[in-house]
Amino acid sequence: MAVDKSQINEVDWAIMRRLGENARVPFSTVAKELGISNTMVHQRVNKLRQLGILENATYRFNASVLGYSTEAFTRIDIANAKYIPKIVKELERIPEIIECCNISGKYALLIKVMARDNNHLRDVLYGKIHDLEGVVGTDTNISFETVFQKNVPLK
Amino acid sequence: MAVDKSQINEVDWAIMRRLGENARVPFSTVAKELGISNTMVHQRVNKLRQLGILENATYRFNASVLGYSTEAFTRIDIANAKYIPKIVKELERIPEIIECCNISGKYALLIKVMARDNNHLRDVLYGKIHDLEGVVGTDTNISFETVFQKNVPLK
DNA sequence: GCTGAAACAAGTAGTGT
DNA sequence: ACACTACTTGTTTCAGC
Repeated sequence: MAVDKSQINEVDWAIMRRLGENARVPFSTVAKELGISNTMVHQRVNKLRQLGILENATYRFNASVLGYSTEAFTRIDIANAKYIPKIVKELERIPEIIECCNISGKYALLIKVMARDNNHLRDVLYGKIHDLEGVVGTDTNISFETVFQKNVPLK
Repeated sequence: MAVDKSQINEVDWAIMRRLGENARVPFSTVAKELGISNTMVHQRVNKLRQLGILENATYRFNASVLGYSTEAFTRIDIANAKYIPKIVKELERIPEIIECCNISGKYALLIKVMARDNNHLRDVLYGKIHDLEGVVGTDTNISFETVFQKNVPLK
């Protein structure tokens, strides 16, 4: 699964760091900054994509400006593991759920919910999630603030 | 904090959806797809940036290809809220911690940890986090799989 | 609010060292 | 493995509807 990191040199890491902070920076700018030709940047990026390290570039959206001021982490207690695949499929259809992880412990699933306010959050929890077959209960913590969020450590 | 959504029309949402899935798609391609001029795409993007909705574009990296095969959520129990700001600063310096949220409940902080393996995870937990002043304990769940991850719901 | 043209900048592919 | 050149394509600005 993991790649042999000896194939990746300092230039590759530098390119990744730069693209990790701003995916729309022109490759020619990156080339100038690193003192290499822009052809090189292209080739490195292609290599890193082929290796599967570099995935898609995405824009981020500011949730609170979009009116989502209530964020929560909810752990879901599930009666039996056999329900998980179906539950996950249903959860994915709910737009307010933006992340879903299968975790160890009493609660098999951990999700991140974005809601406009507490009423909206309640609607998602008790109007959608609790209705799913196999869901025995949930335990929710409000997230007051995402203090920081970073990329996977590079190098 | 939230923006007046009446300023945002279908074209804006379409542009955001497109850029949300691929931040490197040329604006001229987006323009063609939506049947508008590429100037228009620029103007909309500028508007959305000014409104604060559209933030930076970033590349994503594949953690497991980079050798990070152990992912965990850890909740941190803190003796007194006064320690939080300092703890958060220290946590931010630890590269393995890629997300940190201030949550409600017994545990004030929830973090996401990326490690190479369980030994590495232990080093982060007991070699770094437990040493911080104000940390009374931690509760960790391994994340076996991030089943899905999406952007903030648009529209 | 929107378009089109034009100047400029960047991306891509082929060739050569 | 790398850079140079030439060609294609995208970005950005501005005048005008």
